[in-house]
Amino acid sequence: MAPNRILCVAEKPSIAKAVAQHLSGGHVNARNVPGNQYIKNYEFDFSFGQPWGSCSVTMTSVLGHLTEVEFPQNYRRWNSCAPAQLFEAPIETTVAKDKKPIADNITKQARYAKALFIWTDCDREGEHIGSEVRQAALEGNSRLQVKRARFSNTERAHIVRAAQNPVDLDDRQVTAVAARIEIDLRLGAAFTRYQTLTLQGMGGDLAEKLISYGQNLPLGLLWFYSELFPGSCQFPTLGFVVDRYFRVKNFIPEKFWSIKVDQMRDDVKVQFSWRRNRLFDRGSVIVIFERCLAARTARVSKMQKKPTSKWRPLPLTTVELQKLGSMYLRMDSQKVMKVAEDLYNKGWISYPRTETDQFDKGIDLRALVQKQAQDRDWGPHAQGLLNGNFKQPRTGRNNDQAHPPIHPVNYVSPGTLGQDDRKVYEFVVRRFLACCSEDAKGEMTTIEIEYGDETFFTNGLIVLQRNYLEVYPYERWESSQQLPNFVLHEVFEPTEANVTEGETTPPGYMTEPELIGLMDANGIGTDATMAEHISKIKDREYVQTQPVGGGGRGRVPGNSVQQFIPTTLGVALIEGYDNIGLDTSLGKPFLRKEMEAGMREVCAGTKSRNDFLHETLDRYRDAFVRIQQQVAMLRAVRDPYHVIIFFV
DNA sequence: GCAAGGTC
Repeated sequence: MAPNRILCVAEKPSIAKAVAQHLSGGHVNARNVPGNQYIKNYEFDFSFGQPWGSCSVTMTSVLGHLTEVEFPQNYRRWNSCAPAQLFEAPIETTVAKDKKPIADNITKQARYAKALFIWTDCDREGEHIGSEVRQAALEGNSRLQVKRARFSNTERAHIVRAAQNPVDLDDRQVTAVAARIEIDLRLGAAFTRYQTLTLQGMGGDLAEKLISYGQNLPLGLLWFYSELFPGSCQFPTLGFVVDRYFRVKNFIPEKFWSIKVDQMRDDVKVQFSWRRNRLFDRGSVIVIFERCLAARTARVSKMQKKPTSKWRPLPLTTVELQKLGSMYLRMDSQKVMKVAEDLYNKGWISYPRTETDQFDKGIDLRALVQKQAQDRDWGPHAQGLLNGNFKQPRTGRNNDQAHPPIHPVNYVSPGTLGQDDRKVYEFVVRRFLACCSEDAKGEMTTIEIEYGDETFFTNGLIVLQRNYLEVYPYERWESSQQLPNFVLHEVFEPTEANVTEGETTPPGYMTEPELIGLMDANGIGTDATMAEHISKIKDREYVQTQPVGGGGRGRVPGNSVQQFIPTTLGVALIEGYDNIGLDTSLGKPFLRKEMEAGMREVCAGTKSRNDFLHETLDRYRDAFVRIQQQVAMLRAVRDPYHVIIFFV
């Protein structure tokens, strides 16, 4: 009987199970926890490093955050206080009702333990969840020693090392997240209540005007709409869509001119493009063109053949999965994530929420490839990798230190899966096999000619080895027409030369993959929540979606990309706040970005939690006050119509 | 009735 008891708590059941398997070597008892069907207690023996030595271990988990924040009872009714008071009102942190059995289990298990080992994800939110676990455990046993395991994947040796080299919980990260939670609650409640209540107080007969103004939202719904204000993540998301909408709408086409030179040779029409591409002044182009004609002959100034390649993709992250899913799989990002989580829960693919685009050295990629060799479609390619074509995947720049890139962990016959599951599983598998394949190889021929004072060029591509493209049909790389032979310094008289005329075209409306890219680049939401924000601005009818007409960029035949067009409501929301001259507009991503930067400073210890909290709240309070003043002014001049327009 | 972040 091991003398010391140690309690281990992970962030989610899947990690608890995996860690328990590794540490126990398979000799483990699983017990149900009353009150929650997902949580299990795993019991086994393990020898930790000094001073604990051989221990009897209980490994359990939470389900994400244990606690929630709320205003006290007397602030919860929407009319109980002025919304601005919510910037200062007290807040209470309690264990969420549905998490009570989980917290109780930890409290109980801690009672006879010497130490608590926290196994939450190694990110900021994970650190905060760890602090919630610590709180629950200390309630059962105040003398408990608290440690934290640092791990970035569930590979066996890595887990064992993490168990034997625990560190302390990082309280800076804990407080940074606590501040974030508080800020989100105060802002969300204050703005939502204020805007909704103001509208409700405007009286009924404005209803008709609104509809006549062309709202596409039924007014009855609007009055009772409780979620009118888009939050600090939804708002910038909507802002991107509206911004693009206006760039399309206000686009003024501009004429441009260019010169094309053609040469017929060996029955092939070779088209040379102008190095200067195009000019927006017709007169200049004509003058240059005439100089070319006057020269009569062109001379081959460069003749180059060089190997070229198309790189295999990077290991798959959540953001990429969502982008590519909405491009190739006819699913919106939220659906893709739902399906991916389902596949993960069934054990077919790895954890689908990850920012990591590099595989750990310890992971046995060949074994994972081997599992796919039995498939009818991609099996032969997998077998080819095992027979010598295997390449170590490229190393991306991101590592969240918690999860590996998304990859298949087990083989499942696609025929046994539902349609959506099959599409996502196939994509994950093909992407993984593509990562482990050689780059596609080709040969690029460039011919450059001097004609008058101008340079023209043409390119020809021959694809020699498709390599990864054989298993990854989502990308295209095709040979162009074969170029006839030209000789360096050769002089010839072009068959034809023309001035061409064109017009600049507007950008397309925002597509889902573009939107995800922008959110990611601007730090709006996290990999796990981006799809939710997008879905929310659709549900609340701030935007509508429609398939991209014609051949949109990055389009694969048979698949359709959705584009986002803001509704009148969506445009008005962004414009309303923009128009009153908020320089750091809520619709622009700056504020959320600053918040992100502030959190990083708190984690680095260069800013205190209090400074961060109050600076952020002050900034938003300032915006809040200006909005209130604007509305008051409109009301003072008896202009309820514009108050409504302002908001709606 | 409010937010965003975890996870099932």
